[in-house]
Amino acid sequence: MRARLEDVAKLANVHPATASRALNEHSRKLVSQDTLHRVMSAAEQLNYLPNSMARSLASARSFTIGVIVGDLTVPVFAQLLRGIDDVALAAGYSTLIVDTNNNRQRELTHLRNLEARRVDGLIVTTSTVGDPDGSARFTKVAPIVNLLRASEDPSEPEVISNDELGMRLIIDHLVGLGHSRIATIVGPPTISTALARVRGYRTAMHEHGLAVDDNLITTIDHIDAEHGRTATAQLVQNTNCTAIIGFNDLVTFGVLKELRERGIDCPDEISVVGYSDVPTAALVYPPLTTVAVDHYEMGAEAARMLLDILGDPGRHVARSVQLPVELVVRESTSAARPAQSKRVRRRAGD
Amino acid sequence: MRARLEDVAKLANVHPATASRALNEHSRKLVSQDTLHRVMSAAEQLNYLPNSMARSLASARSFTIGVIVGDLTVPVFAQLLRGIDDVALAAGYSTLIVDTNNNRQRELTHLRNLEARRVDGLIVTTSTVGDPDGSARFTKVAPIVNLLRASEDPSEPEVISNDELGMRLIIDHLVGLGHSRIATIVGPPTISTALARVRGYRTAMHEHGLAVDDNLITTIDHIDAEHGRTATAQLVQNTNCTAIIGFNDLVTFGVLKELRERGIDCPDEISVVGYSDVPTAALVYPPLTTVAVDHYEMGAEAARMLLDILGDPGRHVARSVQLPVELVVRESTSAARPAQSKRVRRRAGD
DNA sequence: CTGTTAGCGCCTTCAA
DNA sequence: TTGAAGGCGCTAACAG
Repeated sequence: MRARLEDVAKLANVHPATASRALNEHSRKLVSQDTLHRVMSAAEQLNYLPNSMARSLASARSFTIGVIVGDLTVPVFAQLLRGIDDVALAAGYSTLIVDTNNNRQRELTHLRNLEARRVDGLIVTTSTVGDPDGSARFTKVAPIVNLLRASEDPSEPEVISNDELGMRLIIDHLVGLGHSRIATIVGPPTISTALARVRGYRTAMHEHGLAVDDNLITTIDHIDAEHGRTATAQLVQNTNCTAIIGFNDLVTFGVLKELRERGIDCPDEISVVGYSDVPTAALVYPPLTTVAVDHYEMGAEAARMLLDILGDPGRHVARSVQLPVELVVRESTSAARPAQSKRVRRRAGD
Repeated sequence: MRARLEDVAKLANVHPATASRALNEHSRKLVSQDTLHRVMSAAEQLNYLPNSMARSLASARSFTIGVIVGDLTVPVFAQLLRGIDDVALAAGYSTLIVDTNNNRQRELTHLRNLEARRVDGLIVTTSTVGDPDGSARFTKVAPIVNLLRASEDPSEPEVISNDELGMRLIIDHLVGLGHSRIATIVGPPTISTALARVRGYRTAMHEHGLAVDDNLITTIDHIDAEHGRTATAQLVQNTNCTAIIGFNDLVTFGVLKELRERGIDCPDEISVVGYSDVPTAALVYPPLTTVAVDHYEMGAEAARMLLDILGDPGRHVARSVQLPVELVVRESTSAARPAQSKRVRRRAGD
């Protein structure tokens, strides 16, 4: 819209400064009912839309929060972003989404951009454990909230899901079905989530009095279906596991594929569990038993936390929110069978 | 960074205006080698990062392009965005991604935001055929390029893929396998892609001398797996089709699921074809025969087109780019069988 | 080639 | 409660 603050002021017969006060939530109370009304209707009449650059330049705040995402292709990020966006928008903030494609160079470039744009805060989903500069490169730009991945620095706020609980739920479920040789495929130790999962796995196994054979824990360094396949091949060859837990649903699709190509029936011979509950998890065959995480809520929570911090820069109190998770049992898990019945395939309906 | 242009200028012993000229690509040639060098090293020394708001305010350009996406959950958008981002970034532009969640109210809210932020241009992926105000609500904000969905207004630039070719490739493939009763599930007619697909379907069928029974064309109004399932149920009950073409891979996952639940083997009894070639298409069972579209390139092309327009606002010549597609044959399609062998299931390896 | 002079549109003291 | 004045940091004419 072409109309400027000055035009609105003129039409309302007030000084631009007054119009500004009337137009802005936080200063509205400094203005009389009458002029407030006049200014508002003038603004509406002229279809006035403030120039956010001028606003930002004058007020030294961009009303923008940057969101750093490692790979937008992963469906959970869309949910996260939705949650962030909803609360940010309601508070008058916009989100600047940055997909680093898990590439450090791209991240740096984008970060410079975010800095040039003077983002007020950052929500980061890509911090990695043991990173040379920690998350210093982010915190230099703006206050940050870690999302989905815990940071090493306990003073940094974070929103994560309860990975240990997730693992416990899975293992309770599998043990309940009679499994004891339970394998798990985990992401690289640079991801805090991977660490927490292993921790949860070990704890839960112990609680059930089950030995933890380290061969049952396979680490992959790229979180994709292909690595899920090779890890599965390894597990099938080197162990006699009766259940495999994938690091996330995508990895687990690779597990299912590898098992099928090897003629190993899921769940009759090997039960399989995913993680995340992406939309396609229910569509593949067999429908995946998996852990559901409320990513929308996680995003919303992260945004709330960041806005809190921005609203009161004084108390950077460490805040750590851990959302619960739940197990969604579908058809990729079933009772463990004695070893000798391996390779005896059965089909539903036969 | 705290340093301002003035600081750089002072350190380099030049006037701020000169520093500005040296710092900006397009005006760099107006400056002597010597001062250029001095300014650059001063900038580096101070770790100078221009304040993009001040820049935008003064130059009346935001160096931002807005990207409107209907549903970020759909994997193809991530690719599209990657392409857009790569060329935009290289040209000094940032992208402001907006996920409308296919909700008109959200779209309007976001659009207002983009307008307040004075985006220089818009890439729109959500235009719908027969929309009350066409794409006027977008064009009022900034120059636009339509991506993925053709606009009704031929004067608007667009980047689409060759849907008719895609359908032809599919049908050639299926006919080559002996199919003649080929069904297709298409999206609502508000989507230009749906229209083009039906057109391609009819044309290709005719070219093969095949009758087009309208029952074979099923329209769904939401593009998701659930609607793919119900459409499949209908097709299976009301027609004796031997092949089903889904509107996209997600819909097609629904097709596969429905067939399986009905005990109909794919591909032995019914061949199935998807569209888009999302990463999971190769992971489901059976691996999906589908049409691959280079979404990254589409995004890149749309961005180039928009930048062209922004660079030379004079010639808003209509540009329409149609990218080719290719068929990826996997295992969800096989030779058609005579009707009487229906329900005789077979398993690989038996 | 470089300095000067004006703003871009808004917010924010400070007085009144 | 409102007006006046100044400036956020930068670019864009226009001189020289």
